[in-house]
Amino acid sequence: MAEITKSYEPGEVERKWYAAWLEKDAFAAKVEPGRESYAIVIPPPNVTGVLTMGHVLNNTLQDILIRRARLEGKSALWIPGTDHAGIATQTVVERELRKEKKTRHDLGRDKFLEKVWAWREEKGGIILEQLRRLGASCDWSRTQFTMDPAYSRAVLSVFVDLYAKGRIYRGKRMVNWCPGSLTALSDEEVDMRPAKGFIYRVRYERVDQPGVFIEVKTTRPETIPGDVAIAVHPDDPRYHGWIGRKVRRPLGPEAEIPIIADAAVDREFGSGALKITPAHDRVDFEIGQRHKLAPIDVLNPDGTLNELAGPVLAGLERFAGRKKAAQILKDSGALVAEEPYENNVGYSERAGVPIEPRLTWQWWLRYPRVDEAKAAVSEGHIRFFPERWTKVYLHWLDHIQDWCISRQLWWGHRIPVWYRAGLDREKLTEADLRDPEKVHVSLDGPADKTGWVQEDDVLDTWASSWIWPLATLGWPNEVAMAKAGFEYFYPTTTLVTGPDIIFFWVARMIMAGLEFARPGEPLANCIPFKNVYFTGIIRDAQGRKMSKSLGNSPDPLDLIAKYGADGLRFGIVSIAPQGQDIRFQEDRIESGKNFCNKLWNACRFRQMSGPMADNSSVMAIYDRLRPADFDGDDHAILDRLLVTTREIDRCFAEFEFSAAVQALYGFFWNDFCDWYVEVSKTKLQSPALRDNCLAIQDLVLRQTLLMLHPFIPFITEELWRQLGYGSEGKFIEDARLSNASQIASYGLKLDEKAVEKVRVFKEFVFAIRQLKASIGLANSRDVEVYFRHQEAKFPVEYNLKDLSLYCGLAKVSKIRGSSEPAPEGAPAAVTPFGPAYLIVAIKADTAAEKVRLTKELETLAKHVASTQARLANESFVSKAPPAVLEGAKKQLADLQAKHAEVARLLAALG
RNA sequence: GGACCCUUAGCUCAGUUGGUUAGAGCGCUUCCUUGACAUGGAAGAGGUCACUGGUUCGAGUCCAGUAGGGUCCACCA
Repeated sequence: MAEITKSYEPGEVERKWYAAWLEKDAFAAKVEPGRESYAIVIPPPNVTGVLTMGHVLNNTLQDILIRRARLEGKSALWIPGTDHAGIATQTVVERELRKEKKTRHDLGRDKFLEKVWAWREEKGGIILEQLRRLGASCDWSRTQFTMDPAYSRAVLSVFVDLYAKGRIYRGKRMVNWCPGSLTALSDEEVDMRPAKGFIYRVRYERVDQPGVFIEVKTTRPETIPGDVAIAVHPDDPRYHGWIGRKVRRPLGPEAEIPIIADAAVDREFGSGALKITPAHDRVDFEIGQRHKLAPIDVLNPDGTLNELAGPVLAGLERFAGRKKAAQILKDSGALVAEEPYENNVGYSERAGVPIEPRLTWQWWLRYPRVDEAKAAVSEGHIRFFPERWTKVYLHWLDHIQDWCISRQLWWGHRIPVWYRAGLDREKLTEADLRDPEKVHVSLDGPADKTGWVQEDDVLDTWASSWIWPLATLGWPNEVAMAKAGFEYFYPTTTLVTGPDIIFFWVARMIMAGLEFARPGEPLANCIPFKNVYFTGIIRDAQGRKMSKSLGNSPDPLDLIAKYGADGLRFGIVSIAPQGQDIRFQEDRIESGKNFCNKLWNACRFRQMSGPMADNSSVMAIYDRLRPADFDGDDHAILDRLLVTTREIDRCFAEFEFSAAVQALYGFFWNDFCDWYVEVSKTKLQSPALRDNCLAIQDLVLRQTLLMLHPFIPFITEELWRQLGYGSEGKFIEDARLSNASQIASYGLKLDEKAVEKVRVFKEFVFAIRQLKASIGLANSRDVEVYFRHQEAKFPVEYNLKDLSLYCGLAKVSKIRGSSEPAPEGAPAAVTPFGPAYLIVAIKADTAAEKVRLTKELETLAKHVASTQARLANESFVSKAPPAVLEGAKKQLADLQAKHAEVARLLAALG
């Protein structure tokens, strides 16, 4: 066995073990009937993406769950993969093309797609390599891409199926049009942002009464050429004589438009009159429909104004057009006023430009299984962590709208619909769509494609990723499903994702699962996952979202280089409480690294302390224990190990990862290193005690490494081997983690009294250390302590040599009996064993001593008084539970005793 | 406009069903390189738990409201 080095160097250890894991297929999941399965599908990152801090958190948590499941003896499967990310990827490649002054239309569809695939081959999947650096234990042999042939067939078969069921239809409707990427977007892809601009008060002149005007307020004067009416509320007395009259459109081609009555108009807003522009506003469109008014579309797809806007505006970009329109209105006197105004404007999430409501033909999906999707969560088949997201989820499903699933892109799954050549798609009726002579819908298209033209649009990316848990397990191909272990692994166990895609992805996966997984079976068999853990969003130290444009996101690979993958993992998890956003601070990552070094050195100490014995199994170590020889510290550390194990079990059940990390940190650093390892140092000197002490250390380290392994896999794997817990060809994941009840069942009887004694003993040690520090002698060893031991009350079994060692003293002596006088004028403290006096060479500063003791006395007096007051309160005494009452009485007695002792010490100073 | 979350030490945050004197890490102060670790050890200072009421023997914790910050949803032009 090699000697453990003085400090932990992660780089080489990480490379070595990741290669070893891969070589031995350590992450390959097997179908093992009779054994519990634990499956996670990765939220597939964009194929063009690079690792961000968000990915680090998200994937570390998934890896923790997967590795823990392996240690618990489950067959664990983590499926990795990437998403083709339609708009994002197409935009990236188009940007490259633009450097050559080309557009995708210059290349044509086929050539362009070749280029995207080439890009994907070259740059895609970098992020998966980066996940390996982080230690992710995905089953890489199952890596999938949403545009893989089999996956694509699954996506298209869903379309064909839902079309056949009548859930998919084609319709000309108002959509969110992105003039940047020239495609429709779903409502979920639109961000509402407050925008500062102007609102324009414009007057329209009555045709039959020149000089009489009706005034409207609009933020979009450039759309006035698209106005087809002015609407007022039917009950608005101001306009009773107006309804049915006509006004002149003040901009664009000459036109007289009617004044109509519609209850959708808000009488309180502005003058109570609303201009109706059905082609460019959702509400206007609906009003237009009600009144059978044909829309006038004055915009081109790219957001420039077209000839219907009139010769002056035609060709202008929409915001330039707005300015120009305002100017024209002003010149003609139609503009009454222009006021600064702030309103919410929808922005394309991807392209970052304001969207346009636009009337276009699109494909729509009536969501299946909406009620079941609600029930799956509200009835607890799927549990959300934190639970509060269920409300958000249910609310969205309550108000769900049909999903616009078509995109005017090339990169994606081309919709499997073929039209008979020569058909005018603008005029297709519902009946035409169901006529197989005119429209063909199938996976592979018409047998003879001549005379047929395929739909140009592709599917929304989310219309492929919503079947991720299904298709990654081979669905719908039965051979592939058997091979992937669909029956065994579906439903998957836990999904780890951000709450920002709860609608985009989580809700839709649930509906897809319910519709397709196991038709006819109960909900619980159809859901795609049983738990959903929502992470927080990582923010910078100022609380801002991390983003590329702000440049406030550290590169995780730099952090790995600096602190090690384990340090990064430990650090990020420690600052990620459940359900709260995370404020990133690099010093937390540093303390993750420091923890690894501490762990490393504790194991190093073990190795240096004595010969390694049989560590090959937990029972082998138990056989080395000699419980009869256990002292209080042995009992105490094993007790703490048990308590910590229980706490970690609980944390995993509740998905409280940062609490788990904190519990492990506190146990290992404070209880084990700072106390047990220190007290071990005397035992290790004694041949009679040494082997038992080493066995206890081996037991504690073994359990600790197992509990830590999911969080910090590399270093624990290395130390597992170094300390002989595992042998060549085996990994730590091949071991089984004992939970708290299993440990308890091994038959170790822990002595509660011994544990309590250690607690009291520690209190003594802390009191002496504090006393020394208070006179500036924190580490000086050449001092002595005398204490008057109240043996009747505290029978102490520790020998005086141990006491002096732990307190850092030259010597400790007991004052025998009550007759022996206390050392005069010595600094003194009250300990659980009785008053203790410090004997120092230098003369103590009596005045300072008095101040110190007086302060302590005051504090004690305050606590005594408050406890007395509580006990004097009759309602407390009569109503508080007995345990609380007893506790208070004991507390009072202790405080009073201590108070009396301190008072005596103070009096002795004169 | 609606829903949800947050406000605890200088900073970032824990605090499970109400119950002794409210915790951790970092930072800060003092002391210490003794054979695991200075990526370390010992000790310490630092908090009217945002505010106002209420329930209760007892409130950081439960209830109502107020203020500030944040997120999501929503067709007011």
